[in-house]
Amino acid sequence: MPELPEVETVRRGLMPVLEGARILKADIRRPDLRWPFPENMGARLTGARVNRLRRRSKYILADLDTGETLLIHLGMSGRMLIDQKSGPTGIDAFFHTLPTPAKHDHVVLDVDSGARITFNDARRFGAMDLLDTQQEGTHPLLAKIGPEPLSNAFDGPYLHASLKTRKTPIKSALLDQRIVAGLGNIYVCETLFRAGISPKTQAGQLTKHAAEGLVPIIRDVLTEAIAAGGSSLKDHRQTNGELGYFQHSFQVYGREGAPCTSPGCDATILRISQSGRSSFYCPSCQR
DNA sequence: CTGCACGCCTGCCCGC
DNA sequence: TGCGGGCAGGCGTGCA
Repeated sequence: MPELPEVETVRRGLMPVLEGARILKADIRRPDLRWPFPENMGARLTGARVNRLRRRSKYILADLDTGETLLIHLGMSGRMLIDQKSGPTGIDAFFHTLPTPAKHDHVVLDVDSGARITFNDARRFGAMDLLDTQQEGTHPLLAKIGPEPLSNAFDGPYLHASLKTRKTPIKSALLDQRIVAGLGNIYVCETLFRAGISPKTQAGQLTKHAAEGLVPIIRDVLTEAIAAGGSSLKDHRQTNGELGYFQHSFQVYGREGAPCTSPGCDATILRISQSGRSSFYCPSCQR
């Protein structure tokens, strides 16, 4: 599923039921996702209260009152679904009304706010881990990640300096999580279209003006996508089961063979493969 | 160090 | 209908 806007949408959906709530029961239905779950994960989660729910790059971080932080990554196909109690039903009775877990429901959390949170991930590229909250910076999945694109640390001089020594195509450089956090294939394609930059341009060949100009474009694309609840392709759902709708705003992603949307441009969107990923672009607007 | 191919896993869509 | 191939929002590993 998920790039930064989808993960942020999921975090916002989880906030009302998870932040401040205590985990009553953690049903760990298999021993691993991409990697083995940490030892005794179920026991370490049971009884813990979630003090705060944060996002770093494409990771959701739940700070627990036990001194540990639960790290969640959705991989390609991960979803978080919420079943929420309504009305006067007792909480135990409510949990008993819920259906048994479905295929690919790997972790099920019952929380005292009156909700069941189910992590479902068909492809199992997702991950969960528990880390010492104080040692977050040293976690191997988080240690080398670059600045958050919506933070002040991500600015023109930083991005220009980060790109200027790179010989890889700008498409690959923006996918590199060490340069900027949270971008994935969709939003890099859309960013480069708005910037009028070919995905094949060597990152280090961009002028200072062009490199710095990417910063507000990246911010705009991500901000608009978050406001739209993310992009729903095959199976992305918000936590309430609703679809995001930013996919209707795609100018290039998934539009191979379709006409360029730029006024007066009669070119056709192309798809090429770069580092094993599809890049979509307009060969006329993006140079 | 950099850049890139590969593998992980399941599901879906397309062409035959 | 069935079957094989290609594709998919990510990312760590290992190689040159």
